[in-house]
Amino acid sequence: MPELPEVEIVKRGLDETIVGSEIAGVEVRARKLFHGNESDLIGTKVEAVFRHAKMIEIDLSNGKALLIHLKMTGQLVFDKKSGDKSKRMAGGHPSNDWVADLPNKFTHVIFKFKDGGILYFNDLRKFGYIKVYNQSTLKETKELKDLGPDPFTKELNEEYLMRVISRRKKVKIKQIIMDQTVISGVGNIYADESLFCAGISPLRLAQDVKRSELTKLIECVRKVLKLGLEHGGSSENTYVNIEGKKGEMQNHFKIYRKTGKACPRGCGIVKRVVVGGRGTHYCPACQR
DNA sequence: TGCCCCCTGCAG
DNA sequence: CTGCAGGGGGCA
Repeated sequence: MPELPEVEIVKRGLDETIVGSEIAGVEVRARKLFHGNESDLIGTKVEAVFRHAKMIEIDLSNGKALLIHLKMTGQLVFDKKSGDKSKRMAGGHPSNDWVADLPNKFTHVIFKFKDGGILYFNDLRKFGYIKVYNQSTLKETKELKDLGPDPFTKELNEEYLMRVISRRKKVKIKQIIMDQTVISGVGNIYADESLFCAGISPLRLAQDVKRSELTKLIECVRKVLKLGLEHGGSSENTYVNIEGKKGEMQNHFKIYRKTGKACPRGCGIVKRVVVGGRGTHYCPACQR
């Protein structure tokens, strides 16, 4: 699920909960999702947490690092103290039953900390993963080595995008901004929202998008991601933060999953098409 | 550059 | 029941 804003929120949640804590035990329930040896983690302290695109890096005191990808339905939920569910659920959403009682059938890895905290890695569809790497070689792993710039850095600019596009003749603009080797962290929802914001059709060939439009698009990507962060991420489906609570961004979507509804600009009806195998929503009237 | 697939659940 | 879902790897 998680795109940049959601993963960033989880990353910040980990900063506040597990940094400085010592791992006392690791329970792997689903081998498929855990690549490495649990024994490498026991007795180490969590030193720092980083986000790379939609992935989370957790650095441990022995030089190892965990690389976590939540893919579509992964969750990292922290319980301060086993047995005290009241705090986590206070203000939680009753509709989100499946994090109400952890661990549950979707809990695949459990980290127990010496201070009593417990971190649950849940994933309904089991697409996510946790991999154990060495910090020293993490940047060279296949997961991280080809990532494009973070959208909030100055490396993302019109010149950069024009250079990328000049090498990718037949690609649609939506595919460009969703490509993790071009921009880190933009996924399907924020791509649709960004293109709506910029008034650009997702179906446009990237090479036909003018420089001024790329400028606008970059602004929109940043604006939309920032809005997602401000609203605590989007929980259209299973996303929750470290406390198991949903975000509110889904209540602020302008175009994503608004098929058949009136365009917020009042000019047309939102249409759904498929681009790069992903459901794509746009207004044919104001996105050209 | 485009499918199919990993997996499970839910809406229509 | 069919189709679809915040991702992305592997294959032709």
